Amino acid sequence: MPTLTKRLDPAQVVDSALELADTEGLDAVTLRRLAQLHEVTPMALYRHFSDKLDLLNALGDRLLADIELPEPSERPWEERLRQMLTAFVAALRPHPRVAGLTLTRILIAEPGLEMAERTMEILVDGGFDPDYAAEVGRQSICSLITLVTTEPGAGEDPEPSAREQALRLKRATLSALDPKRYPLITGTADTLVCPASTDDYYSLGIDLVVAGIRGVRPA
Amino acid sequence: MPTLTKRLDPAQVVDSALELADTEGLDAVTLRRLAQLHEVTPMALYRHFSDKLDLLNALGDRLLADIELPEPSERPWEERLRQMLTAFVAALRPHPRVAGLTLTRILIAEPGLEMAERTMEILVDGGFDPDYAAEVGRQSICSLITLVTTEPGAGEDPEPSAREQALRLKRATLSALDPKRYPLITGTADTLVCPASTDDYYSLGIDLVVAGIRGVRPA
DNA sequence: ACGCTAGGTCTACGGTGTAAACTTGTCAAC
DNA sequence: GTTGACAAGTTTACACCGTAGACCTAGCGT
Repeated sequence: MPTLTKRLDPAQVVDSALELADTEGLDAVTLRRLAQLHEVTPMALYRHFSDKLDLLNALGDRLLADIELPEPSERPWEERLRQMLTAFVAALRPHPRVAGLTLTRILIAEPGLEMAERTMEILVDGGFDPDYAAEVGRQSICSLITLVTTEPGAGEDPEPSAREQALRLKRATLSALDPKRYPLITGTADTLVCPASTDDYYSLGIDLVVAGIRGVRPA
Repeated sequence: MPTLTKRLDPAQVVDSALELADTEGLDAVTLRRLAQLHEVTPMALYRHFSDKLDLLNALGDRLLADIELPEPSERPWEERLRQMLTAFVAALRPHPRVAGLTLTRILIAEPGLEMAERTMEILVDGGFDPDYAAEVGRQSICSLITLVTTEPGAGEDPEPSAREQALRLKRATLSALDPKRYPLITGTADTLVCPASTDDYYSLGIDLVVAGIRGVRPA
């Protein structure tokens, strides 16, 4: 039986905030807008979130909760590392416009802590001493978040027609540069504006990070 | 002789915006605030910038203009690459809170284009084909921007006392975790919260990127 | 039965970006 | 010289934002 006519569930609020941000961008996530979606006064949100920042943090935590950690295995450390990083990226990929919110939450939200610990564990297995593993891990994670944040189409989605139009314009601007001065840029304008395949984009990004880690590994 | 009592120089506006952002954060950069600094009405800014976004873009361009490209040399490609990336990071380092604004401007502002072209040139010298160089270069640059953006003290500066206090709190939160569950995190809490040396932080970041590039280099 | 309180509401305030209409020095051309 | 024209600053106004503070009021624990 319904106890109260209006009953706000914070988790649902975060869910609609996520949906809103995914479709209209983070700027569209507004207390008033959110309240309206739940047929409630803006101030009602303050019963569940102390701040707008608090709500945004909850949004970041929400993303981290989607991480599906790979189960432990006996494979070589590099392979496990790649699995871990891939799992992380997979959780963020569906939400490029909010992925940045996880930056400050990894060492706070439980799923982030879990991932951080397991990642460092792998690095230590690989021969890094713990403090070095901490720094390397930190930077690698940041790089991967940026990878998602700066994904080709992260700017706008509306309908694909507008997106396509924007890309066309960018491509044109780049191609219009002086080929004498910028031969490589004009020559690769298409690739620069938008990589051929999103999957390739991500796998290259992960390759770069993994290769970097391997490269700075102590002898 | 002064031609007009009020004469706004866009470059000076951008300069004060930069100063403001450096000391008080990007949120403090407000049209009204900026106008006030130049003893002018907020709307006056619209004679020189079409948008706030336009002004922010100008700020990003301003940062890129600080890049001091290394002069061409015959050294091995890896060394030249490191020089180039180091020069880029050096330009952004003094302004961690605005460094992110360069993300969208590199392929637009002239100094950014120059750097991009030269970087790709180095990569091609190193054996990358141009399109691969484009993707690798793009992601490396993004990683380095993030490196600056997420620099340990990027959050707040006011006086170092407040900053130190915030760090202490973070450290405490991390150390308070269950050491059974998060042995590595609790063990390296100090490092995670703030790397020992800022210079080491940056040189590790650059090392990671360079090593990554070397690692994905085609045979 | 009764007070407490969690979880809503209402009103109001200061701050933000910016659209539209206006004023006013400055200079080029007649 | 006088006269437009125009670039650059002003004024006013608007819609929207986050949020402080005072106010209900339904429902539960004692």
